[in-house]
Amino acid sequence: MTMTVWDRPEPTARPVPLDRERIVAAAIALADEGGLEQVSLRKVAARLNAGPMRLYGFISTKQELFDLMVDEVNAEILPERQPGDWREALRVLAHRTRQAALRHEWLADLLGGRPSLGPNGLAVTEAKLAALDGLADIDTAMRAVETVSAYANGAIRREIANLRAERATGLSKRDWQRASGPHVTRMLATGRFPALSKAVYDGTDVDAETSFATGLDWVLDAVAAKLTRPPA
Amino acid sequence: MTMTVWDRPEPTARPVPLDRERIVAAAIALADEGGLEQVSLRKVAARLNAGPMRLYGFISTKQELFDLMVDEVNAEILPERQPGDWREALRVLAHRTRQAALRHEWLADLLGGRPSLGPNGLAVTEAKLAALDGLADIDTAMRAVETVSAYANGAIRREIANLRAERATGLSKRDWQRASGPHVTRMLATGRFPALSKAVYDGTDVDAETSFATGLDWVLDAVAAKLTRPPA
DNA sequence: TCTCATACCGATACACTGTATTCCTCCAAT
DNA sequence: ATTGGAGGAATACAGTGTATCGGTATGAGA
Repeated sequence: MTMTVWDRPEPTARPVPLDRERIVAAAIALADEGGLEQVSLRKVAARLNAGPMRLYGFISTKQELFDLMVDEVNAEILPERQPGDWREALRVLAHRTRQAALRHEWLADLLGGRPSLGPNGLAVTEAKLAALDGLADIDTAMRAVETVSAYANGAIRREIANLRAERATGLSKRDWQRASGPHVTRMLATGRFPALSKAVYDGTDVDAETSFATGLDWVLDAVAAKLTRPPA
Repeated sequence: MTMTVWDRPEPTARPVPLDRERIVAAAIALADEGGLEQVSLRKVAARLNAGPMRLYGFISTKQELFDLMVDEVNAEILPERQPGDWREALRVLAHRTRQAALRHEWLADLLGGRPSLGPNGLAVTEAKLAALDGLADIDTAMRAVETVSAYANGAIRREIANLRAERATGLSKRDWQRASGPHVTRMLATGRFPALSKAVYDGTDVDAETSFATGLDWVLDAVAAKLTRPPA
């Protein structure tokens, strides 16, 4: 004869199982919604029905949570299959980094802030280096990878910074610089910045993606020029 | 008949006069000593013998204080005299930015984080654009300036990030990657990162400055190649 | 099956943050 | 002399990252 419900004690409410994956996912969701500054250990924990201190079993500092978040995004950056051409490979990786930053704007705040030594971060670096394998000596390959990455990170950060500024003022970059940004307009009117004025008023504005792509191509051209030397 | 000291009331202790310059100087001093996260409005105000709320007469948000700090450092970056050669001009500006970041490591955290629209920030951009004046159409000049700046910012951020990591572990970059960084060593030992392993073990490590300079030269080469077109 | 040790989770606590609001004091003009 | 008004200081608030502590449920050993 089975015991009735009343006889059986209610199973003690076990705390929700936790792991880094869940924690990072919650943190990323929070950051996607409201930016990096919306990520607090309390809020992350709350999303997981846990107390804040619980997280310290999985990370020992908030920075480490950020590191995990970046590594997670690095997984999105790695393409499924690597193109054969070194140039195409590096281009694709740069573009995928940019796209990831557009999906997760907070990535721009973290990009290049600390070395990415997580598994996916290493895998991305590996992919970049592998693309140049056999085409140059190792030192040249490293310089090439670092140069392209430096460009990409810098360009992405600037793009996101501008995007946020535009969003904050509600103006397109051009209108903002040309007409409505009172401060900039006033400064340009002083005549102390002739080249800058010319650029702002006479320059044609291209969309961010082409701008990124063009600069990237220039850098890749530079790399190509150094690869002509015999490999090691 | 003059009144005695006892008759005259002691002049009321007027609060210390304040201005943005003093505020920014105090904030920069704090940041130089302990990093950006040591800059709090309370501490800045305390250095000036003022209450925290006093600062809000000069800035309306902490971000604005950061903006002012960056603009102040931009003044250090501007060289007294501009070299005639465009390439030398851009090179010098990039190197001066790097040196400023080495003097004020916190600059790396802010570099590229927001558009620099302060007077000195605009002056730096003006100097970069002016260097290319007459050598290319405006659009090419802008692209060139943005590309070089993106590289410089990205490279500087990475350099500072590595520097901090080395300092935190007390190991030189090489030792850290090669032998002592247990995690990296273990990962490399898995064989999943052949190109990276080769780079770490067989690559010769160059000092940060030459690394920066080399990449910069590559990018400048790329720019030079685009300047051959007739100017506008 | 009972007991004990132990791992771990939640609560509490602390020092500190950026910023809004309130209050008071001092100065200038009526 | 009185009154406005400006502006600095104090207070207040809602939040932060993280250390510490106390209880409890779980698994091991008897």
